[in-house]
Amino acid sequence: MVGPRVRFAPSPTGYFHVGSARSALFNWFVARQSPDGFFILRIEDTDADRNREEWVDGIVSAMTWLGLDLDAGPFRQSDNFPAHVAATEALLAHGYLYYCDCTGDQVTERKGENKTPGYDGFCRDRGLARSERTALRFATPREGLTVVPDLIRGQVEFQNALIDDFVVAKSSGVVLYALANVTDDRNDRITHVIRGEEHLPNAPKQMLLWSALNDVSKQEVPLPLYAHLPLLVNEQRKKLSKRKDPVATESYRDEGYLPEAFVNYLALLGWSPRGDEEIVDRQLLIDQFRLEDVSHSPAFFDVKKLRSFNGEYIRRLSSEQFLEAVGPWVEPRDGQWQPTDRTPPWREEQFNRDLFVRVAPLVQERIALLGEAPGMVSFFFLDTPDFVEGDFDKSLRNDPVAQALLGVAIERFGEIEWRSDVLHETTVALGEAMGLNLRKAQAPIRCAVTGALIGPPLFESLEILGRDRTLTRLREALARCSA
RNA sequence: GGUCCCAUCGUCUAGUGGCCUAGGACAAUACCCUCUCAAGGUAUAGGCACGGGUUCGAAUCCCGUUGGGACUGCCA
Repeated sequence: MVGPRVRFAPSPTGYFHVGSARSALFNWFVARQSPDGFFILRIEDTDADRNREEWVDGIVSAMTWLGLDLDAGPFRQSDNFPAHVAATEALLAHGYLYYCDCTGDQVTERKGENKTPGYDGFCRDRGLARSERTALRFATPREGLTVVPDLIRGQVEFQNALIDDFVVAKSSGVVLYALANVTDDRNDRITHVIRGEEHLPNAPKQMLLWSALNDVSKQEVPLPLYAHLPLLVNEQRKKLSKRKDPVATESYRDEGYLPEAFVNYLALLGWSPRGDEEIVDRQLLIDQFRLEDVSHSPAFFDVKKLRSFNGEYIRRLSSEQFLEAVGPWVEPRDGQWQPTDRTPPWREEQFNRDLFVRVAPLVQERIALLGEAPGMVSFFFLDTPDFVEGDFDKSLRNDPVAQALLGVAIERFGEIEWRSDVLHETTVALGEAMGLNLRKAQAPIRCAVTGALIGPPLFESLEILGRDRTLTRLREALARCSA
């Protein structure tokens, strides 16, 4: 018994589409749930227009980030060109293919008059010879039914008569997707073709091609099983668009999503684990995943839920793991992966690792994205905090009582023991003396020291910041009020 | 237009003829906790597109309607 052999076959683009990521993931699940499962990455780069070296690297690194390890590859479809040509020649010799010199305009022109969809088979019996302007078309059977065995949708029927004679090789000789893909899948002995639903209309064509290839090669390679995954859509219920929707997996990584959270969320798009718990580990995903259980309807990629998952995953990290994970955002290092366009707001020499280690736990439970960490701790490292003007006006500039409180705080903070609990008590007392509850009393201090009214717990922060820097900031804030 | 796919809370889904006065998660709302913000806790609101069948019984099966989507390239 041979285990499932699956492949992820993206066409190279400048980024790794989240829909591709999900397809890759579901393929990987199928491969990993059998001891002898086999997962291949094949870059479908036959279209010369979109074929760049770095794009392949992008796909590989995104998959590595997601932890989708390969058993073979990455392979390039273009490397198999000789096999594709051999396939067309064999098919041509056995009458499965014919040359056509119709231009796109001519095909369109004849469309109205014909009941056949797409190309009308005009050249099928013209006996054209090869030339630099003839494409090769597949002579689709005029009758019969092709039934796609789809693990998700069941038996999907297509009338052969309604499938047009599609182009298999361009006049330039380049073999197109439909055939190249089938040729490679046969060579790789692929058992399950798992891909997006947009490929469902291709399936009958490819099955026809597969059978034809079996015939001409006298080699009976078993047809694969298909699984067409529901599309990922936007709030308009349209297929995720690269122009309007945030679809680049890399940008999610840059924002600080954890790969485990991303994988967990992706798995839930069109599928769900047993029971009421949605946050589950990778092994459980692998163990429980079944193509047969994948839903049939399109799924909206909900960044809000993804974000919530990510926050949960961040909170579940140990302190050490968290420190390791936020590293790239707070302390980027050469030779290590760094998020693009996300350098910390402080200069490298201003960063203090020991200090960060102390505040990290306070940050860990407050952020949903690793990329939010720098903004939350920048006041520790900047000489002057980055003031949110609205907060400053509200809590200090327009509030004489608050300014008075700051004045008293400067005195008292100079003489007490520098510990968060003492700072806490002192602030309570300070506030009481002026008729303010702690909620009110801490606000001006917080804003003076951190620059904003929201942030990590104040008294722990002050303890970590230190007495000198705290007092300096309180004085500067007071001065700033009259500036 | 043609072919094909799809249809449970706003969103992702559980549900495969009786366990459903439809469960969970995210989002929302309220309250509790609280030095801000989060986190956490509790609670509330919110759905089987519609119409016919089949059946003792339908969210679940069948048909139709409506609605949405994909494909329709010498792209993949």
